[in-house]
Amino acid sequence: MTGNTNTIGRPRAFDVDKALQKALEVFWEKGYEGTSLPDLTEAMGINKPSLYAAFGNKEQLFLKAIELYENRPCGFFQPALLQPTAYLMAEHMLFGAAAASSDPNTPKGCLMVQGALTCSDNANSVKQMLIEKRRGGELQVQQRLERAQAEGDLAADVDCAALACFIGVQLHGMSIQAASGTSSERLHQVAAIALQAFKNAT
Amino acid sequence: MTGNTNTIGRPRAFDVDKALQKALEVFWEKGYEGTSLPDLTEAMGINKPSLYAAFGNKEQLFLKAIELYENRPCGFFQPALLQPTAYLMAEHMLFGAAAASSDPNTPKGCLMVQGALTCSDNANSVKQMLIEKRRGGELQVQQRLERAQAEGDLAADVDCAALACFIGVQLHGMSIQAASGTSSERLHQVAAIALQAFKNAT
DNA sequence: GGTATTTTGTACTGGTCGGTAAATATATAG
DNA sequence: CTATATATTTACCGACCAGTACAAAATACC
Repeated sequence: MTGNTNTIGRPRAFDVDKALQKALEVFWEKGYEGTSLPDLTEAMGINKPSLYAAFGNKEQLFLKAIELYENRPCGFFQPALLQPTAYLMAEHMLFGAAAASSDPNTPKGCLMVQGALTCSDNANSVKQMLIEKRRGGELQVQQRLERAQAEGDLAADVDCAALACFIGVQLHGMSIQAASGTSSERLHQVAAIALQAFKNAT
Repeated sequence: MTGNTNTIGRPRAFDVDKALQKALEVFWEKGYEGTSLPDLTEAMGINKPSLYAAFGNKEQLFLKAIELYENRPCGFFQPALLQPTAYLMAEHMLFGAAAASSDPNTPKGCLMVQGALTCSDNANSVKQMLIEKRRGGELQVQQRLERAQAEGDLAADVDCAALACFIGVQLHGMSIQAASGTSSERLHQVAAIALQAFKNAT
């Protein structure tokens, strides 16, 4: 779908994956509604009909950008869930988020948060999608904690939902701070405080 | 400026303060750019020329809404700073934010965060203003902690800037969670975990 | 009453939004 | 070569954006 597999007809003059990468950066920086089509076409180096032919429309392009975001900049998330203990999971989550939110090579903050935190009525479906993505991530953390509980890695009286929400607060809160210009070092300090809190809460 | 002090001419048919309150709610819900002038005029019960005559323009109206927000929904902030100890300050901050972000009588989340977290180039001044407001709040927390240090209320080796940033992360993170639908009860649980972390970090 | 002053309602402006029609350009297939 | 298929370019579409001109309406002052 994204690759240029056609052998017939005029070939594409741009790299679809590179263009998507550029679109991701713009959406990340300006949000879904703050990004205009000229913003996108300029960054991607293509014109509007090419964009529509390759990606559908603005919303579908955003969905593809989110997908890419989950695999690359937010790529610390799934591996963190696979860590052998709840503590190591929390550690990888917190420090991974601190690093990703303040990565000097990408826009600051988290696309899942700032992509469409608020919006006009037109973009409510996008906003809702991001809400569900965030809640889905938190649920995965909760389920990982519950698994740790079943494995005896975590005390039985720990409230896994509350603890997962606490971790979510750290991830989202750090992304806001990063978007406000907080340094990577400071975020790592905060992650360390939060990790200590996690340890004490278990 | 906001009151109808004129004695001459046709009197205003609406209450400026009530209209501002309505504008605040819309901005809070949809963000600065997500809010259109029809959104505003409909909620405020007035038409555009009345809005412009009373408030200047959209950006100035937003500034007035922010001012109102700081005094009312975000009114827990300054009193928290006045608490006699750093711990009590943190307690009031965390639980005040948990309550305000999930208040059933207002939009969810924090206007300072979701008013313009990302935006188009046109609204960069608004986004920047909110960034500075957030950083200003964090600085006030930091200075309050430094005062506590000077008073012997807080150990000398505590990193006040890091701790203030940690509190900022909680406030902003909880507001994201609230905007995602997290319940007031859950946020209070998280605030309790964070308060414990604050205690252990001091 | 009449006049000055302010607000109101309506209609409009130029500009930008997301999205597309139509023509041209570049490739393969025969 | 011709025919077909796809991509690119340019120009355009209706809708909406923030903001305003203008005239009618409602008050106070005289």
